Amino acid sequence: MSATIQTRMIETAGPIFAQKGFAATTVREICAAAGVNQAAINYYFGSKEGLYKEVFASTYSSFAPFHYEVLEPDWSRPFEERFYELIAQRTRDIFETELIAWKAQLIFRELHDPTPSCGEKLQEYIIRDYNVIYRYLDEYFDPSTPEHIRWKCIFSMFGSIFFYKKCGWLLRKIILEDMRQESFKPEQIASFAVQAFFAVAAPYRLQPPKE
Amino acid sequence: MSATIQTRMIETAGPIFAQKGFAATTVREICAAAGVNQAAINYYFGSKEGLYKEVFASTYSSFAPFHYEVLEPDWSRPFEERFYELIAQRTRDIFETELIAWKAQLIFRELHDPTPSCGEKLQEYIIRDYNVIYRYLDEYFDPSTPEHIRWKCIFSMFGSIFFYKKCGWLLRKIILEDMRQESFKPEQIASFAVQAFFAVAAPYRLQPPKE
DNA sequence: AGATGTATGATACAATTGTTTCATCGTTGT
DNA sequence: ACAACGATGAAACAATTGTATCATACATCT
Repeated sequence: MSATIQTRMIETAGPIFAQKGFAATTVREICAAAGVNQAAINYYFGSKEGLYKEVFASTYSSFAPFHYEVLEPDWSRPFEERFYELIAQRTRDIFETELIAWKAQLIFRELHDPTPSCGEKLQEYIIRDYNVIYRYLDEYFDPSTPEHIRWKCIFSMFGSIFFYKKCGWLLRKIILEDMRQESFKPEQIASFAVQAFFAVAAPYRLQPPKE
Repeated sequence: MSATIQTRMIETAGPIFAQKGFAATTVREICAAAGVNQAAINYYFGSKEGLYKEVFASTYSSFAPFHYEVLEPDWSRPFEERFYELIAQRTRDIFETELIAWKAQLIFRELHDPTPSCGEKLQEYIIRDYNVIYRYLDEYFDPSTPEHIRWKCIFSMFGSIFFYKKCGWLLRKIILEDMRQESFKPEQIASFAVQAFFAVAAPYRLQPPKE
């Protein structure tokens, strides 16, 4: 078993909250799964909501949100290449193995249906992250590019990627297993989305490459 | 008030279910809003789930899902133009005034988090609709176009449109009111999405226009 | 070793849920 | 006019929920 009861409870509750949502998850379920007494949830976290807050905070911070701050531009490689790698990594995170896939699921849940307790915190993070990528794209866009164009390019790209995550079951119904395995890997989804991004963003490019 | 109690209950429950989801909505709330007795819900619909099923069925059928079947190709106008109108209309439906916006919300809820009672029905509808638009695009795509490319083009377009719907609050936080009013009208969102669609689909076009 | 304070377990509690009951009202058919 | 049946209302029911209680086990420190 894990170290402390707290961490064990958080780790156990995470995937459950992610799968069923806050309201549909019962404290008994979590405690049973974690192998602890019901009282523990109130003893350690005050309430169900307190536990959820901790779960969410822990999830978000460990999910490696957009850390574009640390991404020092590497001028030796074309922007397109670097940008793709960035998005591909992000897409991989979202679709990655069961180990962390539930984290994306939990965050998406808050993104689509904000909870009063975590809504503001998520807003803060998400908005910050989007602004980071917005600034990151200053390297690409011509300064005269209207703001709404930049945002539309960004939303278009992420929207299409998120669609695969949230509507995974739909994909599974429409696209046969073989094709999914072969053509819908995270890298390919990211590649297509980035391709679409550059297709619409091209007219606003800062300057043509000097090759 | 409306005609029968049944219809009144369905009409009242619709927006509530859409806003809060099935689990978070209580029968008392619905009955109070509809001005009927609690017993009515079980008397007329058997159970809360029974009511929800009716609500969903009524919502979906009245939401005018993709009726591409009736769309006879109008060869006198370019495909791009007709396709844009199609998507623009669909986008308008999704974002339209409060009158029917909740319908999209309810359907999106099922799309992202299928309910056992309506999941299969929704699947059936959605898959049918997606296949209709897939076939509709036969007019555009070269026959050699790989299937997964076609699907990616479709998903990319709808994904980005859906993003605006599901993450409306995010948009409201990031984009200032003025810009939203001016540059994020449904038609503009649709236009951008369609533009992105054609940008990535162009290499697979059946044949260049003969102008 | 013994006392003190924290951690844990079993259970109880109050509130809320969906559902049911049953009496009463109103309409309809004869 | 009256019987019969469906519709409605108020209250109760059983189940489930999150939370609180309280006794006890355990560890730590003098």
